[in-house]
Amino acid sequence: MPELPEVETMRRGIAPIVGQRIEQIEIVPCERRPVLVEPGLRQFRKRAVGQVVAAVERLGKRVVIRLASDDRIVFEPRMTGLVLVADPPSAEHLRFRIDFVSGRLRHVWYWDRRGLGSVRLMTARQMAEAWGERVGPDALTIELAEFRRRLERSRRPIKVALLDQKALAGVGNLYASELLHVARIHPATPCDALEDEDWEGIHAALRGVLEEAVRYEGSTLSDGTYRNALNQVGGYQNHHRVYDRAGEWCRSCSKNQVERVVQAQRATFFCRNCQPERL
DNA sequence: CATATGTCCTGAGAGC
DNA sequence: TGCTCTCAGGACATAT
Repeated sequence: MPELPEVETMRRGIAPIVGQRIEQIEIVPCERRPVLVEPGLRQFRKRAVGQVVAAVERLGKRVVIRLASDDRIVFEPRMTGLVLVADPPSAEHLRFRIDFVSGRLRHVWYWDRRGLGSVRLMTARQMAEAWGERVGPDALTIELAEFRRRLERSRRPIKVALLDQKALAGVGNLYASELLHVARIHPATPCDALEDEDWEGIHAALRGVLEEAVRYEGSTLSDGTYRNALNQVGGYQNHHRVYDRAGEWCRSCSKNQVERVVQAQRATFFCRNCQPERL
């Protein structure tokens, strides 16, 4: 599902629209219950058509197209949303389209099979009101001291705490398991039981795994949903150490089979040999 | 305040 | 074979 590496890949894929002018906005009629688009089409067009794209940014797991005015077009893919410049995987779940006057890329599409995502036109102020308090520092750039400060007093298991976007923005269920395996930390370890070298290791693994996954353009899981902006599958699923590998031999030690447990209603994968439980 | 749980949604895959 | 059921996990509302 789109986590930081997947959303960053989408962001990079549509980045060439910077400098291009929006010609038209379309909300694509869809048989399904429509995804959230705010404001309505009339207002959306009034504020966005004719505007030039100033930048393409990312806020946690959201893609943000910043316009020369104060407005931003914010895509929140949630589970199955894709931001594309190529034709989408199917016409069926197309939701939204931006047309450009000229330039290398003629369109940006928003496609969303399950429709839990959204497309919103927001001012900087609206974004700050919506997410200023809810979205923490970006997981790719957060420094060790800040990372630790934001998590170390929690009594929650480290795997669960890593998913808290208020503490740290961008980590989702897949990469939380992956990075704890690299750091050799048992996912159930309470944050407040972790020591200096643990925090250093987790922080290093956080950055290392996310950067590696960005280089591979994210993970396309067995359902095949995730695609980059060109509708191509990612490559990082071939490098997963534990995620979705329950029962398979650990790639790191070859001594144990990967285990699957449930934490906070989410699947967690780990190797008991590489990530021993603390007593 | 911190933490836990239920909800939205579709389609793949399991099981009968 | 075709039906029904469960599950996947983003963010957020509500409950404890």
